[in-house]
Amino acid sequence: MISIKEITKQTGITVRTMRYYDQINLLSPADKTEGGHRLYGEKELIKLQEIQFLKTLGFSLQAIKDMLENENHDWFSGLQNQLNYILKEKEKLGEMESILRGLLHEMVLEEQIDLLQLQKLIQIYQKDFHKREAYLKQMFDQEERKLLDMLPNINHGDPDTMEWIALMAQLKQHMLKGVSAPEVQRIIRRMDEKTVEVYGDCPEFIDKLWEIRKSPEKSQEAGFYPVDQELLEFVEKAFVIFQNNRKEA
Amino acid sequence: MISIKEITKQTGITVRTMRYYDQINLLSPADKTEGGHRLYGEKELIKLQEIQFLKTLGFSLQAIKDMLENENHDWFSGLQNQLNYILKEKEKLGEMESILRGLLHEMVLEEQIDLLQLQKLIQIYQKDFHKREAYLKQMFDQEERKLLDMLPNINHGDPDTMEWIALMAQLKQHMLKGVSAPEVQRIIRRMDEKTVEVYGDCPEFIDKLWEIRKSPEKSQEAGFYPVDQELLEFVEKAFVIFQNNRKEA
DNA sequence: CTTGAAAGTGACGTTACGTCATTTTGTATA
DNA sequence: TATACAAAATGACGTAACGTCACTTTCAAG
Repeated sequence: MISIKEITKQTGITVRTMRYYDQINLLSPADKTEGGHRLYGEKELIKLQEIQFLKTLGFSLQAIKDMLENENHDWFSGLQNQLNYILKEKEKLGEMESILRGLLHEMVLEEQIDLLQLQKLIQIYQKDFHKREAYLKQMFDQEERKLLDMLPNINHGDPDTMEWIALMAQLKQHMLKGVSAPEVQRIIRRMDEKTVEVYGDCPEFIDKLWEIRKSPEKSQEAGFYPVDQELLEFVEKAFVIFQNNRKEA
Repeated sequence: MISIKEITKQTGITVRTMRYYDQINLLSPADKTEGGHRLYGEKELIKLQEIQFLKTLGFSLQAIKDMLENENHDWFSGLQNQLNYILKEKEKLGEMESILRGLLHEMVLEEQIDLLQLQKLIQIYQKDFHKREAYLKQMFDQEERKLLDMLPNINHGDPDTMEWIALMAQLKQHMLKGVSAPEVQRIIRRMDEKTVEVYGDCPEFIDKLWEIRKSPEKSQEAGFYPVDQELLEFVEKAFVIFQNNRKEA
């Protein structure tokens, strides 16, 4: 049994934090002295480490509490959701960064910067925002959602899906080399193999998938890994080459 | 002069927000009716737009207030500071993302995840980087270290790493079918291709890597992601078969 | 038994509003 | 003009994860 002071020494966590964790029933002391001083054991230290670790992943204390309390918590989904959340936040920051850089660049060109200048710049940037917003809102449709819901849990991180994504991303890297490059054709061959292995007896499903893939909006709705049009066309062309080569052989 | 309702209609900003801005003296109404209802003019609308815009850059309301109040505010420095701040935040999120990806990748390999598993993973991640660096330095020379950097690091979401993990995980699924099963051999062939693509003409390096991989202790010291022994042996055997088949062909 | 350090318990502050509950004002209609 | 109903106002509490007083009690050494 160690005192609260020992905890702060060993972990760097403040006394206040320990008391707070006790207060919200996230981590209670193993025991207390007669006078009410908190005493912690080895188990608590370990739990504290876990809490700290999960905090570095950006989870809220409430979420951490739920995770550690639920004996059969779905860690995979939990982490995936968190990853998605983090990615969204990163995207937001990315936009901020982009606008800030734009402003700073323009300010280098304009020599004098005051409120009036800024107002002009704001006008420009706000226009873009409104356009984007309008564009996105226009793309909503009820019927399309049903189709997407019928798809299996393709974004659930199973190895097959993962490889698909990995292969696509690799193709993107090799795009400059052209559809006939050996690396490209090897990847395409692997894709073909996987298509047969996984979806062999259900070609309609593949068609459906491909249709959604070809629509960026639908892909995004479905939570697919975003693939740009250029890449999709590249894949289609490379597949044609691949099939021709196979026929000749 | 327009009412608060008009403001919400035109800008989408809530009544509560307008009252709050009034309360903190960020944006006060131009006038009030006898009964105390807020009335805004064109100037206020513009200021409100500015506020909204600066908010999208991540500034706090207090900061925005200071900026708009100070007649000769140093916009350039202000924006630059904000950019730095944003970049730091992005970096933090990037680390979270990296760790999350690492965990998720490992979870694709392990099928069951519970608190005990997580504790093990936490142990690995909490290990300090210095130990790893030191260990790796002593094992590999300079040139090899360059290659080592290309080694699939489980934290990086790059396509090559993803495919490695996906292939490993798929192998695990197919283990029961034996080392000669066509699915297995196709995966092995793909692994071989990738090995050659990435590490090309340096087979000794691959041997050394493989040696570390086969020793759980060494792997852990090097900070590699954990792969169970059974799977590693399976891969080795399957590779032997693969190479024999190739010789015969 | 004293004494100073360490620990305890409230309580308030932080951000940018959301969400009641209650009261007052504005306005359209009978 | 009285009334009804919408809209606006005010005030208060809640949010997350503690930091920071202020004040009291307990612990351990001398």
